Amino acid sequence: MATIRDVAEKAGVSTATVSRIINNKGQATPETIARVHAIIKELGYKPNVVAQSLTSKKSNTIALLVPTIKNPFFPELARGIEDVANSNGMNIFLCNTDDERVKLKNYLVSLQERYVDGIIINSLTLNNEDLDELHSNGIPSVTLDRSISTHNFSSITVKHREGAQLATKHLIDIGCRRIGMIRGPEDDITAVQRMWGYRDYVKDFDWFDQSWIALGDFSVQSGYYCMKELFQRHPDIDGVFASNDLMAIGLLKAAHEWGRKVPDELAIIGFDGIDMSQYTYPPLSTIKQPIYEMGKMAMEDLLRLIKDPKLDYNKRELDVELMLRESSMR
Amino acid sequence: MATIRDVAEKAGVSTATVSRIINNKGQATPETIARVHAIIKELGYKPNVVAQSLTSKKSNTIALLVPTIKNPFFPELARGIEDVANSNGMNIFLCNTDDERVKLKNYLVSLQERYVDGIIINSLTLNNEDLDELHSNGIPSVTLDRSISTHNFSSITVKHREGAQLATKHLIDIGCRRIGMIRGPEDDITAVQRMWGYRDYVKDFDWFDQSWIALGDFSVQSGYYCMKELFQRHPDIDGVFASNDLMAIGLLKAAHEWGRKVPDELAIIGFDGIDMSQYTYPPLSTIKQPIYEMGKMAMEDLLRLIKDPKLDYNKRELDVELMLRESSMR
DNA sequence: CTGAAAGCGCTTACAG
DNA sequence: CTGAAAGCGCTTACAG
Repeated sequence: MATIRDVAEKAGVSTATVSRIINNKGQATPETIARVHAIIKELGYKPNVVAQSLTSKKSNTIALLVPTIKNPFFPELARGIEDVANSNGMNIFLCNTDDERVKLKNYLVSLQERYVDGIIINSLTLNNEDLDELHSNGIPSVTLDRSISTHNFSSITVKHREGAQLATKHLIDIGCRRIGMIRGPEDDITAVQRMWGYRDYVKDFDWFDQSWIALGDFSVQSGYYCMKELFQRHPDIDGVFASNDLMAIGLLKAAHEWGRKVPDELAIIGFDGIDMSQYTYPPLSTIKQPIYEMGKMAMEDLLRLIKDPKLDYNKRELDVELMLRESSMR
Repeated sequence: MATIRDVAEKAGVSTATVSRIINNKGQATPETIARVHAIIKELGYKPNVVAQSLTSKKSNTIALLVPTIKNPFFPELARGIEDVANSNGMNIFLCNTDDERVKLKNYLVSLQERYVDGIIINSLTLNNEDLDELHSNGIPSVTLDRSISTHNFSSITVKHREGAQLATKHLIDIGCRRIGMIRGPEDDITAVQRMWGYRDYVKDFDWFDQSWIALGDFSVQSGYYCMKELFQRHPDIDGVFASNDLMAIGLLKAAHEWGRKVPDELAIIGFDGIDMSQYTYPPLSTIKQPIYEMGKMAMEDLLRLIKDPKLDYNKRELDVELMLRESSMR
């Protein structure tokens, strides 16, 4: 591998000059610029990124921290981020935290050690101190779905509560009289908001109480078990709002096993709008988030922060959309 | 951040000594070792990994190149790799190539620049020259599902052809008389092998010809369209082998729309055994690959190669398993 | 406009 | 057993 010295010697200039030309900082004679570029091409020289990192404390790399890539929501999101990152010549570290505090911290440390230029994080266990630390170390961050928190950093989220309202209202509108919900983890802010959205619309019914809410963990499997639980508790249930699509898929399986016709005897609606939701049987109504776009925006915001660290933070809250399919059509 | 110099000064030794103690190379008095360790703890010193990379040409990081994380097969595989990597203190670069030659090459270059210690690759577009190049640059690699190729590098694959035979034979056994197949991309070796496995069992039937094979690309969507194609070409089709689960899911949707009862009028079997396959309606029979285990093995093999580069290469071919569920029960 | 020199934070022969 | 010194491949004040 050719080094900057090789280029410098062959071009008859100092390494400083080559460095300046590569990073076009400072000025240089058109002739030397041309000559250096020619040599660079001739030698196939590429700057050593590790050495660059060591001096510049930059790495041309950003990190994306997600709780799991097993929920297709995150791969879809990652694609949005990746596309923007790649077209800006940036690399991505994709990190799985399983929403475990220990793993998150480990990543945060090891990413800073590697001089990542910025971080996009979706994690329950992230707290304000973590963000402060990143900030004071000069590492810009964008959080996803953490906007509720009080921090002063850029974030993107969607209208979870409004989405849940939309879903619940829809079930009521099509004639459901006993509507259950499968919620997500208790410490998950998005799960909480979605639950409130549901409650907003059912709390005044006299049949309603806590027992209509089953506690899932956003996995397919938990959707399945939660639905069985609801069937047992409430044989008369005729509509369910699953707070993500994955759980709705598990729920569908339970409904089939229980012999409930969807949507006639049981109307179902999910949340997220992952690709898979259109391939279930019956196809799943859902609250569609602009997943890919969220990824793009997050990366764009991050790039802006990287370019100009003094930029003020920016909190975005995106709209969701009711996507009607057969699982709730009647 | 404390540096090695801070530690050295405070301990009254040279940085060389500290370095040796950290990496326990060479020898040192028990006393100095203890003292240095104490100071390290006191200062919360952690070696700068970038600086370490620059000198050692190592990074404690391996890379996993996959065609897409949108097929759940790869996230499941990644988890196996991740678990082994993490418990050995290694980081992972997860890279999406979309099976585009250009992206693959870019990654390969940029990963070498970052001194990754090893690479696990699943990619159609990877060729022997790429592997030779890695090898001559001293970067160990393990390929997944490329074993057919003639290279002399470690690889892991499963018995694709045998699996396809198992699937096809099963459909025949349960009484299917007109069996179609949805195959994967033409340049994909696994897709080709799975097709041969199917042909092995149907080629002698007088009804069989090429028109019973539809060409998909392993995506849900392509499964859907391919099935429609098969329905049009062969209204009498009564069994289908989809060469991956994702396509089988798309296929199921087409079957439902076409009003064919699964499994009674149309028996279906997929390939892979991804998590989702048990949540379809009806649950999907499939040829189960040991996905997570493949990931673990790949990482273990890679670790061995990293530790001892002179180790001989090792080609593994794992067994698959017929997983019977309702989509083919009759 | 350009170069000499110091520095980023480590590691590793070489000497003693 | 330990240290001085050179080196990994860059970047960046500082001087001219």
